[in-house]
Amino acid sequence: MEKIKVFLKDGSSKEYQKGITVREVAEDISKRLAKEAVIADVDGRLVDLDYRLQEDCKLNLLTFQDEDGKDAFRHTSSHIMAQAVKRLFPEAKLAIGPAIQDGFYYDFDVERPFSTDDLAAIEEEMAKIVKEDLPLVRHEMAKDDAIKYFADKGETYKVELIEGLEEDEPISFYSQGEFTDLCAGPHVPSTGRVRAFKLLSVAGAYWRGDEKNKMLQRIYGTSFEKKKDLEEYLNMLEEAKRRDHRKIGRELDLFSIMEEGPGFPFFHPKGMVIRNILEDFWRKEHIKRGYQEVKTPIILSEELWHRSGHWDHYKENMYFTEIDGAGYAVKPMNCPGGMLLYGRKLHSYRDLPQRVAELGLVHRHELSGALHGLMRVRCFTQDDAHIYMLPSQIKEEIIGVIDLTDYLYSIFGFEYRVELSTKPENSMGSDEDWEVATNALRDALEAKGIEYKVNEGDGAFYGPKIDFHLKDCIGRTWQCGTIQLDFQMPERFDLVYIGADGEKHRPVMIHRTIFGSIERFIAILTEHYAGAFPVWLAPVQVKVLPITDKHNEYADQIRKKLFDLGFRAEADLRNEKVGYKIREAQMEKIPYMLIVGDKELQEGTVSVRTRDKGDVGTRSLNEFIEEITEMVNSKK
RNA sequence: GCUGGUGUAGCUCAAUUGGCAGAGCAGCUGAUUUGUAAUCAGCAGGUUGCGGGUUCGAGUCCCAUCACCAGCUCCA
Repeated sequence: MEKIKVFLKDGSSKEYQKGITVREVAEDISKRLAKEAVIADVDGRLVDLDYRLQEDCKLNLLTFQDEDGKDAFRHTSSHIMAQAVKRLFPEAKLAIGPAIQDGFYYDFDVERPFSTDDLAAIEEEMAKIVKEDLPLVRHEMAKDDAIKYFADKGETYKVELIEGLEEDEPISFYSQGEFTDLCAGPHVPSTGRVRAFKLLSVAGAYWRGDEKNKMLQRIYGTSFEKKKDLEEYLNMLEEAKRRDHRKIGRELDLFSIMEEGPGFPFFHPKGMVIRNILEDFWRKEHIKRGYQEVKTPIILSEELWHRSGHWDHYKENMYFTEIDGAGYAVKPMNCPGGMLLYGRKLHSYRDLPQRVAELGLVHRHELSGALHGLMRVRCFTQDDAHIYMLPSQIKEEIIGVIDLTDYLYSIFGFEYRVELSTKPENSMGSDEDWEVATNALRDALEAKGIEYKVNEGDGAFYGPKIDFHLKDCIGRTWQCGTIQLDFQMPERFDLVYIGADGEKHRPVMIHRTIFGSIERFIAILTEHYAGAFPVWLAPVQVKVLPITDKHNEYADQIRKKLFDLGFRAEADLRNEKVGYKIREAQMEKIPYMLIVGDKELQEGTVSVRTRDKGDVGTRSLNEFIEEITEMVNSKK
């Protein structure tokens, strides 16, 4: 019998008979590993445990702890769900059912949408399938046979999928009991492995993600190896709901969105405190880095938007109005106004780069179903900037923006993900310009050693972009910062600078934001801190709580002293027990409570309580002022 | 915009087969003078999102519409 050599993860190797299955190797190595393994990685290819090894190879057994193992586990879970659906609703047509971050889904075409009761019934049927412990068996078919197989079953979506596959490859299927699905695999060995699962929601989703196609019913679910992990995950989702900025925004009285203005947020006094602090901080950091600030009008003539290309590429998202019989548009972006400003006079190459910042209020008509608290609104303030520069300055300027972005995010302790988006279908400009611009962005990212994902065809209509995505409380990510390189606007607006040769030249420009929108950034901050904003951002920093009304005067003196020093301090002079006042201040997530009674009045001290640590003892007012000043300055 | 779901007091939620719209918290008034997460009592608070319809009678059933929620699509 022929032998093959199998190299394992730890570097060791062992000889086996040719044709041995992965499972048999696993059993030979360790009983426990054989039990825990779900799939394996053979020379970089993911395979089932039934896979037969035919030659020398590197073998890595994967468990639920590995990302790929988890995906296979969730993928098998989606097959189990599909099988359950087919048992209960034989007329349902199958679309696709992949593993996703934290779970899986499967799309079905059904006459009647699934109800919550249906989900419960499907879950029950899934439990039966798990109990039946059906082995998942892989087999292959020629393309024509595969099409016939699914056509006979009336699975039109599967037929469409197979028709799109490569001709030469045999097509793989997985069967479990009576259920067979088109699938590249791999899968866990049997349905009995999926012991802990839960169906979470049902929603519409377009076939192949295209809104022109039919809307299918998508069921989302998640699954784990252990019941305990599932419970933990469900608890995490509950906790996430408690952090929702829409809930906290109402509880802490930060902002509201009313029926009279869907997507148009109102900022309350406390929300404005946070907003103004962010803007002040932003302004200071920009001035340090050589930016100038401008403000351009919100309404500008329709003609301008024709010139900028927005009319052709962005009209559906714009609001229009009329003044003295002439057409005007409400700006959806700040750039055209910025272009006009640059173009109003001649610039020397000596003046470049020119960094012009604007906190610009823009309005965009977003689809009603896309609105989401402060995260997705119809009017928002972009912390925009336009940088006009020589072609030779591109890389350095982009790096400057990346550094500033990284610095600002680091203040809040955010982690972020970076994406590079390339030329979309509906775009302006030549392929050559796009290539130069895209390479410039890529070079800057690589010079900084930043990991990024490429989003083909996702750029703005005037240029490619680098996007910075921040996470919200339940792991959804939101685009905030963006750096967009643009050769088109300078062309369209005939922007020039006078070079050393005395001739006119075309500058290159960058559009960029860091917060993205102040509104969205505040939403993410709110969820990030769960409403317990750090002292420098907290709408109220200190609340003075007198024990009885005998101490009101002293309490108010302290409040005034703090207020005069620039702190946001309040005194709760109501006729209530101190426990009641503490409870309220605590729920408002005020970082410091100063409790004053007879003792403090006599000694001229304050008793300090923090929202995180509770009672931290008595000290002089000056000591407290030093402490809070330190906290504000450190921005922690 | 699409699919599904949900709209009752400022907030969180009740209201049986269609049969007098209710509670807690918050608010107001009074009492209480209080030491680290809720003192007690009283008062007030509503054309049940808006508009039609069915019915003797609609929070409840039907139609339409608006908003919100989840997802899709889109995006800062």
